[in-house]
Amino acid sequence: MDKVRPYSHALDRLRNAGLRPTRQRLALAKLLFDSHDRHVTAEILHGEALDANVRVSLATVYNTLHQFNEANLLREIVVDSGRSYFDTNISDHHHIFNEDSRELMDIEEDSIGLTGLPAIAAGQEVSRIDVIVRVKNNR
Amino acid sequence: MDKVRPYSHALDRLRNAGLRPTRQRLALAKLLFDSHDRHVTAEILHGEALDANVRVSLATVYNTLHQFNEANLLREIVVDSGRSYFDTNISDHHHIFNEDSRELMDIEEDSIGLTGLPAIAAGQEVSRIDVIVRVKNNR
DNA sequence: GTGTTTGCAAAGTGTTTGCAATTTA
DNA sequence: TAAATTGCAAACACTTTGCAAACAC
Repeated sequence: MDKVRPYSHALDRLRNAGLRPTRQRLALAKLLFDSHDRHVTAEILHGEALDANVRVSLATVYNTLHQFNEANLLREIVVDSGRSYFDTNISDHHHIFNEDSRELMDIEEDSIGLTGLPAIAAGQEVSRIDVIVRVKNNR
Repeated sequence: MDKVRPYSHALDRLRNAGLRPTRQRLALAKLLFDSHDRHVTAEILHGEALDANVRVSLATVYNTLHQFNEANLLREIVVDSGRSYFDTNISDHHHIFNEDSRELMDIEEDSIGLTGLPAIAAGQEVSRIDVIVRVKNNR
């Protein structure tokens, strides 16, 4: 089995993305990528960083999330007007969103099939198709 | 037999929804429901009201949109983090969203088919499934 | 050293709220 | 008249920005 090297993993990701591996970016990358299929908001990630004794400002968390999104290390998901979610799973897949807990979860890749998609107007192209199964707690 | 009115008037809609037909609500209902498949933000609707010489505050537009949403006269659509869209088409259907123009359009009802939907956890129920085809302009 | 990144606080955007004044029934 | 609704401005939540100080190379 391959050895897991979390620290250099984060370092490699940043290097490959052309992002300077600063203390803050390394720490956030570690928090994000050391486990799989994470769905965070800026505030959640900032809280986790503080809990891990990483001194980082909320502004830097926002900047970093957007840089990671640009660099295709993350995917921004719009499910909730007023806050942005970032998904560490960048493969093609869809989501379940619990409107009560505001928890966002992946749906296993390739499990959903779509038919009857509309023709796209000339001069446009599909950038992404999102399926969001919105659930709520009953009773 | 004059019981079915093919074109629901704004007044009837408000009465059926149990909403007092105030000057503002009537005017907004007219703007919204006199044509079909409209997708508005609060700001757009407010602008249209002002253009039509209807004196109404932005706060009232927000309140009214939410009341209409509660009353099932409208459907709120989340496609853009940071602003809410309201769709006058309340039947089951999906959307195309142009990320450049931020224009939201209906996909004809029943044209999209979905297979392989996930099982829902106990204690939860599906409140809605949204398919959003995100497009951008190519150059 | 030089250019990049950070943190802070301030500003910005979209939305909601408290409350007195107004309107509706 | 009583209750509902409105408009205003202030509050709010989330996000972005300007810029001086700190940092990476």
